[in-house]
Amino acid sequence: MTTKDTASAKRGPYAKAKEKRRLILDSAHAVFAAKGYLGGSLQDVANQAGISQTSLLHYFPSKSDLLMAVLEWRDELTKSANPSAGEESFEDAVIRTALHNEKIPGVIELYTVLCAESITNAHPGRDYFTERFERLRESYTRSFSALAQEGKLRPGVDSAWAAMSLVALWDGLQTQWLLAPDTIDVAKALRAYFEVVLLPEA
Amino acid sequence: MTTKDTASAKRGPYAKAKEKRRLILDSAHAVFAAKGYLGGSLQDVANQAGISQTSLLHYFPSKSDLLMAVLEWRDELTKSANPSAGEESFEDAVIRTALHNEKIPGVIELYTVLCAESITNAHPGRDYFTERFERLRESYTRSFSALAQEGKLRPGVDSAWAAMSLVALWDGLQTQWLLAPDTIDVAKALRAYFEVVLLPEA
DNA sequence: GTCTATAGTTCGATAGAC
DNA sequence: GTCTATCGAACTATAGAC
Repeated sequence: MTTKDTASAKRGPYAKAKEKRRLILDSAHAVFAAKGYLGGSLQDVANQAGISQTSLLHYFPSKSDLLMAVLEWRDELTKSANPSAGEESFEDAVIRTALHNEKIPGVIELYTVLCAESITNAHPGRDYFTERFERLRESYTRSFSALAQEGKLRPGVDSAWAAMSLVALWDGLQTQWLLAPDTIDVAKALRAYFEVVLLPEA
Repeated sequence: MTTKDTASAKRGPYAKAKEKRRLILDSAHAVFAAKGYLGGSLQDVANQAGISQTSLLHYFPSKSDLLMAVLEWRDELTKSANPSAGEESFEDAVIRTALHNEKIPGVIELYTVLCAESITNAHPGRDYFTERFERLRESYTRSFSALAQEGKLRPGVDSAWAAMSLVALWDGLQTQWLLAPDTIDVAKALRAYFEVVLLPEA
């Protein structure tokens, strides 16, 4: 800790600014989740945060700066309070994360809308999502390769394909879930995917 | 045919209006695919069509009316010149459609962006996509059920799950393909899905 | 660091001449 | 059916008082 864990420290100027930044990020997260980046305005975010629109621009110089900060903030949101158990399997970690994210209001809406928006011309979030998918595919490919070496992957199933498909399936299920939450069970469907792609434990 | 299939018929007032409507729909298709519904303006569409913005509103009374017409026009686009062979299998029809759509410029961009946008507040395309997913899931479930009755579905695989997952996988793959077209092969990945979910022909 | 005021665009949509 | 002109509103961003 570089700051003292006391009330006086929290009332300091730095802590105050940090809290306000977070308040703005929470507001922007909600607005972009509900209206998208293109559909949401800085005025919407400012209203949600209870500040003026110009005050908002004091903390984030432009709308695209705000977007990038929201995307990073979302990463922290989905990682916090989502601790992986030490001996947890890859499959269980994926299911747990799916269930975890479903409970955070707006997280899946934000991800789905901004991801699709990012393919439009000159969208500031494009690089973020391009790199995110690359990273995710590589990470999951390693996980499936490890499962393959343990003899748990169904013969004939390619690790890179399984990884790419898991990412695609997960995203697609979330989209359908957003439009029909009572019909789609994302976690259950992902479990079924692992049952088809992996060998039975027996 | 209610109109004569002659040059004079094509030059009639009705034909002219129809051609212009289609020109506008093509322009709107391109603009919405590149910028989304929220990001694209009526002026953009009018410029693309070479007419004034007010002239555009003469054919489509509002922006949301234009969107709905574009969505219907996209359905026609993806169906035309995509004839199903009489004895074609379900799997082959899916792969063929995937390859077909990939060749129509902007079709996948439009679908991906508008679909995700449709989950935002009060988006005019929301009902369209909700119903589209319901219809697709039902249709594919019937196809997988038929395969199951022929003994071609891998035991333990549920038809409704396979249908929902196929739709989700397909959509998710298209999103990844849009961001990394050289890395993602949608048709190949879909083929691999069928190989895992269906039993080998042998 | 917060605000009001506003610049400077652009938006969707309307009115009305031709 | 096409256009010019324009309305009223919303937008991002800046200037400057306090």
